[in-house]
Amino acid sequence: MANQKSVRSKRKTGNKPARPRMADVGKLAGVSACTVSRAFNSPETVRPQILEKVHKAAKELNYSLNPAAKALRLQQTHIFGVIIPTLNHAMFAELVNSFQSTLSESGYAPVIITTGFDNRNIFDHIRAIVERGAEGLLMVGRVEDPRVREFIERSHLPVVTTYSYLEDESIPSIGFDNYQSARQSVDYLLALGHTKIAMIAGPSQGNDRQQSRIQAFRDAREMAGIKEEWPVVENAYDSAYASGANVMHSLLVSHPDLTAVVCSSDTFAIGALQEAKRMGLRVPEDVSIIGHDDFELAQLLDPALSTVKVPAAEMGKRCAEALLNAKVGNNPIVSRKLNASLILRDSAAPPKTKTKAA
Amino acid sequence: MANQKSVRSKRKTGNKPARPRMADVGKLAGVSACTVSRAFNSPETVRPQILEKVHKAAKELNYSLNPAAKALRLQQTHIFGVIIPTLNHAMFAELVNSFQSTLSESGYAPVIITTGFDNRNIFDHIRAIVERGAEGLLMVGRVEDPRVREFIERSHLPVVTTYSYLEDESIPSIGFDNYQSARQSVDYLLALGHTKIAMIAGPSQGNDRQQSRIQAFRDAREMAGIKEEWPVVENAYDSAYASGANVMHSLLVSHPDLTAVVCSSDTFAIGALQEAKRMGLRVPEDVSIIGHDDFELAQLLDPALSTVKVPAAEMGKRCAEALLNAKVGNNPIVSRKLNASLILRDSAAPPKTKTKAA
DNA sequence: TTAAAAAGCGTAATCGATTACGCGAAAGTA
DNA sequence: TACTTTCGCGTAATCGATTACGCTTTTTAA
Repeated sequence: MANQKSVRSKRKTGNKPARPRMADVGKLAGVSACTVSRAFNSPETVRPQILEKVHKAAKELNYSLNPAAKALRLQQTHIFGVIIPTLNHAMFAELVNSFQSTLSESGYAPVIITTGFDNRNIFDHIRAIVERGAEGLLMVGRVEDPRVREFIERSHLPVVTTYSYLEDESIPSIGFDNYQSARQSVDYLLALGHTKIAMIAGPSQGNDRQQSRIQAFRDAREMAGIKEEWPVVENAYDSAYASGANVMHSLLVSHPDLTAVVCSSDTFAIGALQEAKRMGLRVPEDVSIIGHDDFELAQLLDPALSTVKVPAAEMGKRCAEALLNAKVGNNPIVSRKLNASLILRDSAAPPKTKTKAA
Repeated sequence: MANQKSVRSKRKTGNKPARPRMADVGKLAGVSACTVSRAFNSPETVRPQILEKVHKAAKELNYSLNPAAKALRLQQTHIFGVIIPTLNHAMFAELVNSFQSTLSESGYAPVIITTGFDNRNIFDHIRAIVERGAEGLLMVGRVEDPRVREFIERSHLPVVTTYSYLEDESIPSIGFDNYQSARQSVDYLLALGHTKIAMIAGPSQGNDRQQSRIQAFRDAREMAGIKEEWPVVENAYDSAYASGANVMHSLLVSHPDLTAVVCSSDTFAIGALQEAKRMGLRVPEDVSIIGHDDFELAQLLDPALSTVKVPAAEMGKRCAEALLNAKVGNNPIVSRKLNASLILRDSAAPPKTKTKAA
């Protein structure tokens, strides 16, 4: 007891004023710390008269709960971890925004770490976020690192990956089929009569989404019986509008017979579209362009961009719900395939029959 | 001791396997919990032989630190709170992205809460985020709620507001002068000879950024000696491209003599630009448009958009640094005025001299 | 009025990691 | 060999909130 007291006095002699604890509130209100706790957590078990005293004392001391102590005792932080490539892309920003909103309705909040599309340190990121108290995890795409799989398995934390729907994975995923989403676009162009198509993709290294889309692009060509390879250009997402434009420029110069371009993101598509117009080409008469993501802007462009609508907000919401259900209801997270469908607008049309015209 | 043991056994008989603690790692390695702690935090004080045993045991048990216990003992969470209108807007997403990146270099991470531009519950948001362990706070714009001011003052937490630079505030701010940024645009249009200008703004209710810009717009008119009011249309940021287009349409219909439009965001400006073109008007010959924010897309538009470049990434970075410095170096946060300058491109030009032409 | 039941509150143990203090062993000195 | 210093490790207190348990007081029942 004497020891306790000396420690207290030490607290007060420090340069910074010690944050008040429940015991301090209690002392001021003439009750024990335990009663203060009850006053906040189960006020119906405390006499109204005392309740009032406690509240008054708490206000006077500007008391606020010590989150660490509560978390330690209750083993809960009400935090989920989010590991995501970037927030600097409308798609991911919308996803996280929706994830956060849904979480907050249940008193949870996300802690966010961005990888910059570089998954090499993902294991460290996960450790860092778990050691920060995350009760569950949201990640993007397929996770290759075996250490991560083992860590997740042994930690018994609810984890969900999003963006890609991966049915063969041990980690549940809530997303769409990236192979199909790209395949739709290419098949549509093939059906329109295009035989010479290019693809502007993101970096595929360690990125299952891009890999799937590129694979879909190549498969579509093969299944259409077209021998000649189609160009695939991978480039980074930084300044994606500009690089979309740059790539489009090079493509049109190096492959003058190109009649269509499939883009892995609307950022690329918008850049490509501007560049095509700048070069005096008409879209879709001279070249067709199909995007991916369905940015809000897509429908306002001239011509309006045909693109694949990706359920960004829905993914964020469903992932949040899944994690929440895993926590409160102890329900296992089940994978879920969401829809991503091609929106036909005005940027794709049948190719000019150049051979006949020439 | 017996009590302790029974509790342990209880842990193991529970349905969920108990997370291992340092004591468990120690038991397996044949040392005490204290030595395990040292093995991680000051390995030079532990014999290499024991160090190895501890690491092996930790790996075998898949041990990871209990963040709450550590936070309680050390009084630190390595978390900063972010309270921001939305992530669904490129400007804020970029700001947060940069904030997060900078933080992560020092082992910190942000917990994010979005307000949806509604500051009425900001006090509750702050409490929630502080009770989640935030060691500091980043907020956007001026905070009106007196409860918030008092809470911040008494909590002794480092807090910084961003986006707006507010020199008369008790809470330090790192941002730009929203009055000036808007004023630049309007003055520029006035200098070009425009006398009939409209403004498309965001909701100004409880939003000092919009209020400042609208004020600048009105002041500029008055100081130019123009009697007639200029229209100001406030509208929400949701589907901002489309609403920019809608508002532009109404404006052009209701005010056919309009020669220029100042927008409070590039989202509005881009929508407005598209709509103007769709209505058969030439930009800037028939109508000038100036945006705000300088989205990457702005320079790719046709015509390239003249707009105010806002230092989003810089704000995020500097706020992170300021909070970090306040934590580790105990340096007070000082307000800082950043630059936001008008970028002249091709969407604004002198008005057609209608009177003479007519 | 007396006994039983219920309500209100306090004591003390607990969550898990950290660290001041101290003990014993090893290394160094005379 | 005997003594001092250094090193390595364990014991126990600590951070602050929660809660099982039990004691006291009030209410209800008889």
